[in-house]
Amino acid sequence: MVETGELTAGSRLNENSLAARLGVSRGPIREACRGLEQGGLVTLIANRGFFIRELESREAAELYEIRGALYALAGRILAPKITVKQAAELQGYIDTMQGAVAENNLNVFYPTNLRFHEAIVQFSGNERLMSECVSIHREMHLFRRRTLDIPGRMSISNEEHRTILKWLVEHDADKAAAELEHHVLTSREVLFGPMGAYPKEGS
Amino acid sequence: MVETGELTAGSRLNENSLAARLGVSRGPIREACRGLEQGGLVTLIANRGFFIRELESREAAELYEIRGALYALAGRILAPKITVKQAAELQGYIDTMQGAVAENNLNVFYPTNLRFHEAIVQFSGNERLMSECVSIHREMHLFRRRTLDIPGRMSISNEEHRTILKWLVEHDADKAAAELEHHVLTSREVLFGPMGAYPKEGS
DNA sequence: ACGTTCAATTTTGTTGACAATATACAAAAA
DNA sequence: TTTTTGTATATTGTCAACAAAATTGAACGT
Repeated sequence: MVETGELTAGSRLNENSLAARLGVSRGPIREACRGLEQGGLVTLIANRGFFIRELESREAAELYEIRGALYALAGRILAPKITVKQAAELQGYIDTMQGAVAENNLNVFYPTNLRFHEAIVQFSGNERLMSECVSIHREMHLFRRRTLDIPGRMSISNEEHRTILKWLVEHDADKAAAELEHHVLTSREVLFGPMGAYPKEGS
Repeated sequence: MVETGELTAGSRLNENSLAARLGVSRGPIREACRGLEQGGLVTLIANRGFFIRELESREAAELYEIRGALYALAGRILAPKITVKQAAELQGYIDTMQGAVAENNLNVFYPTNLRFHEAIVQFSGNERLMSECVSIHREMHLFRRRTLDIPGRMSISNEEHRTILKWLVEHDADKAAAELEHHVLTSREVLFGPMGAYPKEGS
């Protein structure tokens, strides 16, 4: 519901409504919310209930840094062992995105871009890394302002994808990792400024 | 309870016992367990209950890699902005550990080592990174075999600490990050073999 | 001695009820 | 008109009870 935008950040979760809506009682609802709480999607305020979490600029900036490090790790692991088939799949995504750039179609670019990065993490074989990345991606949905809709970003972004794939197929782990980290952190800097500097709320 | 060893990996959590023991009913117990489940400390098997999670070799190996990347990130962020006071604190930990090495005292070395790494993450200022690291450390408790008790490891480990601090005070982010990653991954390799290779259960 | 079957017991999953707390709203006072 | 106060309502936090599933253990047969 958070991903579909049905539940907007900051809104309260009414346990009774949700229970009625899903046809169960409040117990399972609360259990599920406790899970989401640990996953960072909701926060619990005592005697007031569960609220869809609001991701402040500071926290979003922190998540970007972490995501960059994790993607870099994925690239570092994958580079020495990437197969031609895997490389071909990644190339396919790049081609799709190139088409999206041509017609300025963000609705194609965005999910393909996600899939591209997800594939790298998946190919790394580190399953925990994979679940960590999707968890972070979920949490990112709670941050309103997105990147990539800045003019020209799509094109630059896909150039970087090409570079990433190049280093991967050349089995250069360090270069691939560095480029992946750079790739993610570029978006971060466009939004928040240099690494290690965390914006106060409102910037 | 997991950290104190009171609850051992693989054991089942009896909701009734826990409820009676903590003086509450089963509802809050189940909610707490749903939180721990998302945190990776327990797993739920349908109609059989919550079990303290067993961390297989494969998953431990994966966690080492992730932890390495996160510590490296912390070092990368901290290097450009480390203060003399922070450096002095880190040096203090290194000195303490040196004493522990001299008398072969793992009970001093281990917590100080933990504090050393925690401090670097804390000084980075990325709060989410901090909570992620303690979460991973918690989960590591579920893996039986530890490192560092291998003869000579403590001494080598503290040498690496010195190198890490050196690069930090010289504000060399790349070198500090690389050394931190190497530092964590060394332990990983001693236990599991090269990066990207994930052991089957039993190895 | 070993495995199987079946009833008794335990334990989980879910529910509805109740007390404590917070929210909303109207009336009274400044 | 604005602020405050008091009351009614709604919501959370917790509990005890019940149904469904799994576990246990004894009786039984091979």
